[in-house]
Amino acid sequence: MARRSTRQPSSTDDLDTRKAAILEAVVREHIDTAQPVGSSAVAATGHLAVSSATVRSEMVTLEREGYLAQPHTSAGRVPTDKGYRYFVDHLQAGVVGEAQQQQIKDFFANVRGEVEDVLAQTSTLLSQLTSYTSVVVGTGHAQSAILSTQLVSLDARHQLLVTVFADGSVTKHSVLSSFDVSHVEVAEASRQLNALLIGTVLDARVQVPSRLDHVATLVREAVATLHAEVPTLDGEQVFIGGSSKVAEAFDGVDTVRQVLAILEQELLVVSLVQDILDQGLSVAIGSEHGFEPLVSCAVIVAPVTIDGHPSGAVGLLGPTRMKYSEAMAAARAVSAQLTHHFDGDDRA
Amino acid sequence: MARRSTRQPSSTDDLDTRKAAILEAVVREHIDTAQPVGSSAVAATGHLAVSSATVRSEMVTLEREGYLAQPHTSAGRVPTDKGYRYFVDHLQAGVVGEAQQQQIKDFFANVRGEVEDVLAQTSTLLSQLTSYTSVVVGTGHAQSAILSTQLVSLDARHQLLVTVFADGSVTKHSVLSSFDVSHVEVAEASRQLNALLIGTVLDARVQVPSRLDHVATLVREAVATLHAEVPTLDGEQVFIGGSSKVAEAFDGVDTVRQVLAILEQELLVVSLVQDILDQGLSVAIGSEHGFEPLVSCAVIVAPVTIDGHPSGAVGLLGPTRMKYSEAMAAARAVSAQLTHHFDGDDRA
DNA sequence: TGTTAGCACTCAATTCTACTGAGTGCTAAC
DNA sequence: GTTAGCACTCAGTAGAATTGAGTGCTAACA
Repeated sequence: MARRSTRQPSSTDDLDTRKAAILEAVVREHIDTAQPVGSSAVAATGHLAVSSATVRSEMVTLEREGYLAQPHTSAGRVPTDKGYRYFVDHLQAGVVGEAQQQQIKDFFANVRGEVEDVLAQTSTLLSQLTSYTSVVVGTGHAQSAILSTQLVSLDARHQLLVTVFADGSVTKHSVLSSFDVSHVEVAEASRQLNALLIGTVLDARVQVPSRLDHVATLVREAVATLHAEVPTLDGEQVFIGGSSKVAEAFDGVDTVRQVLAILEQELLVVSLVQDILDQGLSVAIGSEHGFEPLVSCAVIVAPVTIDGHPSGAVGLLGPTRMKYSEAMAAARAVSAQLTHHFDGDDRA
Repeated sequence: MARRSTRQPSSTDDLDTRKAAILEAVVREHIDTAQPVGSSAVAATGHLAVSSATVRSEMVTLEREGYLAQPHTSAGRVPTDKGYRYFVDHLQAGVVGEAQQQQIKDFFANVRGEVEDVLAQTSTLLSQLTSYTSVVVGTGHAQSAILSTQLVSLDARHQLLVTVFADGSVTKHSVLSSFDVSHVEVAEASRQLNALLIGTVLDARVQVPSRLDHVATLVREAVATLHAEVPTLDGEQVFIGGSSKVAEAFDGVDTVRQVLAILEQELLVVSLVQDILDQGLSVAIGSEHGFEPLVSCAVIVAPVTIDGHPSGAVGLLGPTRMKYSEAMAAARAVSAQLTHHFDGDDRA
């Protein structure tokens, strides 16, 4: 049960049962209706046998303590980020519905294709399951050993370095040489590259030949090109599904535009997801992720592991008033299945 | 100057100079303001020395002939798809502004990385230049000869078939064998695959070995896996840039959602662009592309060729009241530069 | 014959008003 | 501590009046 340690350090983060029940009712109702929730509506839920007046006075407290807010004097209450946080940490508990469970099962039973395809389709699945925009992140191959490299000649000046990693990923890098290279030379360079690189990881130091002949130069250039990838987000893959859901989930064209603009910058999305995971959170609500343009969003993440070590994540992005229970359950179910899928019998 | 031959076959598609001038004024103004344009606004442009009354009577004709429409009785006129079409075919003429020309130049001077990266970045560029959503399509490698294949062993049962094509594209395919395979066998299979496939195109028939030993089986499976790709859109690549612009360009959350949903289905986008190109058009306005959900959109396309043969396209998607001149000019400029880029000195 | 000024007419959009009602905070009684 | 009662607030709505942009028509004009 992750919790923010920063922000509101003074609050004890504990509510008596009744306050909690009222908060829960407000959150539930507001998620449902998108409207401010009044004291009488809470009293009418029947979960607590008190009058609206009592609810009202409790609400004043809840508001003072920062769990609720009032859009204007004569309106009901709306949960704050802190209110949602309490709800998520203490109150909600979701399971995936029968039908959805089945849908997930069917999906993973039938899905085929390369890892990338599976991830992309998973993203679509998750978005369909929840009606929120989904993000699937696959970590790069920086820590994966190189299984094989091959230098292929496109023409006299252009070679293509194709590298296969132990995790099954493949990269290609163009190598432009400043002199004409024969097929024989390319083949020899390819052989040397294999000898040099097989078994190493991307950021390992390797001993490149210092000679000045064509082959050695080619080898040096190839290694340099390959290693140039390391500093950038190496081979991180992002798959975003259901970006059209953004238009449904948020009102206000401006918010929609802003969120979409963020989603376009995939690096941002990756680091956002990574940040949240690093904090040990599974949900970041509103301002919690400290990412200004997304204050009106909540982000749910669930890690995916392969053979025990972290190798990606699935995420969901929705409005702060999203259906946490369902969405979190779906994210967890999918991430578990995904983990299972890649751990399991076939890697294809 | 492409023109639709279907639809409105009765119309002569010719307007006298004054009508044309009025239509032009209406289109220009409406693109600018997004509001219906009145007769006095047209008269006030100064481009024609007549009173608003005269403009009015001409507008009645233009409306009767289908170039203009009136949202309601006491409003100005708005161009119809046909009106825009006339405008595009006869009236607009755009050049790319200094600054933009420079931006394009700078971009292509500095861009580096693999083809995919270039295309993705180009898509972003085009979207930034025009403030519309851009689509960059790269055709597949179906017609490209295979330069090299390599079978790499991930573990005893899993192999990865990596194929390099003459156009510089690389594919990977998982091959799952039903028996354990040794490294030696994989190496031998890899050698045979090379012998078999190098120089062929994807949909070519190749003579696979019919023997039943491990190596032969492996070879058969690998070839089958590779060839299974042909029927689908083989290696078509789509890069969509600036989907957030959708939220700006269209009003009405519903339209935004619909357009975004279309953009998510990349196959649809590819076939849309392809359709328009096949019709010899460079712009499809509203209902012209016959694609119901996009009736409020206009799509601009410009082909990209490599070494003379068509190998992709750049496109822009905006509202029917988009800035055709600028957008078309930008699309043309970028497609030309892209063509040049890939024809030119370096392929990287 | 084509053009234009003038005018009555239409109708969306705006403004204003009054009103409604959901919801509050406070208080006094239980 | 709880609750009924009440005065108060204020967004939202509905209706009426007004505005004004724009039209179509007609009659006069070059």
